[in-house]
Amino acid sequence: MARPRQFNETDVKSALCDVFWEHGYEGASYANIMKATGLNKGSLYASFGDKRALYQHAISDYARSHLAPGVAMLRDINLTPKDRINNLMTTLVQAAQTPQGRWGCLLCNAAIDQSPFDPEVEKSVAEALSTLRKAIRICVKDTAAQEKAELIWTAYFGGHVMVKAGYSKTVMRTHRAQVLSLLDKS
Amino acid sequence: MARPRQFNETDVKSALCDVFWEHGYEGASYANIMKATGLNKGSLYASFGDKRALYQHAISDYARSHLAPGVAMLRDINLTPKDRINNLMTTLVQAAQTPQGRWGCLLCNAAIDQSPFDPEVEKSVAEALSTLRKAIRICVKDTAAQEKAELIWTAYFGGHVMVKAGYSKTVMRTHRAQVLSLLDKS
DNA sequence: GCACTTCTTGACCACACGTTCAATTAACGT
DNA sequence: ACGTTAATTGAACGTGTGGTCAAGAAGTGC
Repeated sequence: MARPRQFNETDVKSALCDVFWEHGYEGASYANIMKATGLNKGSLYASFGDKRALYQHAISDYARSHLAPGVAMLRDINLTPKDRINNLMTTLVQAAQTPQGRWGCLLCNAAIDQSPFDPEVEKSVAEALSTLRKAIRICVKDTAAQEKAELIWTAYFGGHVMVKAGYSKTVMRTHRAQVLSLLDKS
Repeated sequence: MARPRQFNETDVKSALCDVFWEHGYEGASYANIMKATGLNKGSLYASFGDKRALYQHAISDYARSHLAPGVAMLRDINLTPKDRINNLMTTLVQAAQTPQGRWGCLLCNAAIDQSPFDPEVEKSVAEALSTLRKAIRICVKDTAAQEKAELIWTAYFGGHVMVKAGYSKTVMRTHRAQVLSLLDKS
């Protein structure tokens, strides 16, 4: 063996995720990336590959650190489906008008700015979006909203667009309330 | 007077709109812009200003050429509210998996990639989004969905995210059906 | 201590970016 | 026909980009 790596791969991936999440693919320069990760270009290329590869790592890290918990939230059998959806939508309310909240959702951002141009990103994003879609479907099964799972799904990502556009917590609360009302018998 | 302009301002703005719509703000280079407009840099600067100004023109042209017709669609008193919403959602179905459809919605794209960084874009986008929001609200007033206008609104933009992510017409048809079901008495 | 292997560094590259500007062209009023 | 004024051109500029690479540093096994 020879010299071991001096960085923690998990930490670096997490930092990568943050940079691309905040700035987008093209908006994130190597200056940003080097500062966030603490590594310089050579190490990044040697360890992970080119910028597109870094972006893929960022997406998969986001799936692990943010999507997976969201899905777990939707599967929490200790809560009613309505409470689970409420938790999901509440993340949007909390994100509204906060600096980090305005980073939006990395998957949503990637869908907009990279999916049409990069088949690999398209695939990763579509898989991640479908994971959430499925989780919502399962969650609302056997509820009044079972026929509207698709709607909840798109409303969630639509909500991220609104948050990025700068809408207030108030608007997002109304939005949440309307999503939740789908789960009421009427 | 002196030498008059040799281009049609409306055509140029329309071309600008298309370039930024397809490529995004950062993705649109002057090479793209010059080719699309037929003007070269000097003329663009002299007539419209810098790149950010070009982008603003693109947004306002999009509002005129795409948002306004959509709003008009929602106000067509010859149709039932449900038919009007159907028309709106059908644009998403038609856009799915077509090249131009995958440009998405310029406002949605701008919200994601520029709103957090450019207050002027943020303002223009928020105004445009609010225009559509209001139009939906008025359209569904006096219907079973009047309490869910916000949901229809976010579902529409969420749908654009799905289209950009590459989802099929089939998915978008289901999405449309679920939005429309909000307008049924139940 | 030495040889070997890997990781790390930072200077370097070619290129594309947004922007500027002096020179040229073309229409108008007289 | 000419002078004035504005539009147009395209070369040039400085900067920042993603990407490369040879040299040095730092571990491991003998």
